[in-house]
Amino acid sequence: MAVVDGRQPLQQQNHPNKIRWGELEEDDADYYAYLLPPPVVIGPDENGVKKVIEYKFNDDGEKVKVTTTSRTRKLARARLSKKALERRKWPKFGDAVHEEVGNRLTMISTEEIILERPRAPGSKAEEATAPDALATVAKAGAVLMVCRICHKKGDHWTAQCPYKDLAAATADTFVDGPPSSESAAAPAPGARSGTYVPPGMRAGATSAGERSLPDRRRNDENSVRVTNLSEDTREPDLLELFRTFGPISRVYVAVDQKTGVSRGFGFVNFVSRGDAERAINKLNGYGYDNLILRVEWATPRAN
DNA sequence: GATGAGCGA
Repeated sequence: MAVVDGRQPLQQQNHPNKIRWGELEEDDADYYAYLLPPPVVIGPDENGVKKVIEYKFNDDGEKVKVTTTSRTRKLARARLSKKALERRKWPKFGDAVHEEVGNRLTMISTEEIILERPRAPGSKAEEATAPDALATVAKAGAVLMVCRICHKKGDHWTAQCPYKDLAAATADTFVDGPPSSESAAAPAPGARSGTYVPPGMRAGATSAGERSLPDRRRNDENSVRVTNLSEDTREPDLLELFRTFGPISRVYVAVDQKTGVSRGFGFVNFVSRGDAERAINKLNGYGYDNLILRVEWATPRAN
């Protein structure tokens, strides 16, 4: 007979269960319970206090006695603080006014509350969450949802775009690689108005294709400095935020070379100055990632 | 509070 750790089983006939010794496996929870006296429950007494005495093996294989004292729920309620009892007498408000909720302390509100979850410094940005059933359907692959304002995929429709009001001025002319008044006035060489210009040939397009980040090093004109960025805001995030105003030639976020942590500021270069100006006017003071952005003209970099 | 890289003639 296998006895683990040299322990001897209790006398079988003393145990209330009629389990035969050999029927229990070592990895069975009952295996060890079988070696211990059954738990004893005392009470509850007149104060609702209940004691449970159990025997267990600790991690070192030693037998220990565990006493748990608890108070039954009903009597615990009677011990609520005076303040808590007082609060229960408050008149109902909000949705609770219209419902018979009695003494219930909480109820489910139908009010829509948008919470922006703060992130611990250095933690990873969360995956985009689907805010509604439609988005869930889209994510399941039935529809590919792409916002025409900010181009974010599978998150929301154009009408629900968080940047909708920001982009109101550009939204109507916004086709992949949005032509602004200025950039439209300066089409790619050889292009006549009304002719199709492939995305890669449009003003502001990068050679690597429109899905890539704008070129890091070309064009220091129309440079906009963005400060007070949260440290997990990266270049793609800035691009998402600023591209609604017009074609962007470069996005840069200053990063500590040693730690790789964002230094909290960056630069966005617009193809056209007018777009940059509108971005500054609209986004300066804009709440982003729980911080208030500062967006202003950048002074040219000292070389 | 704050103004960005690195290549190699």
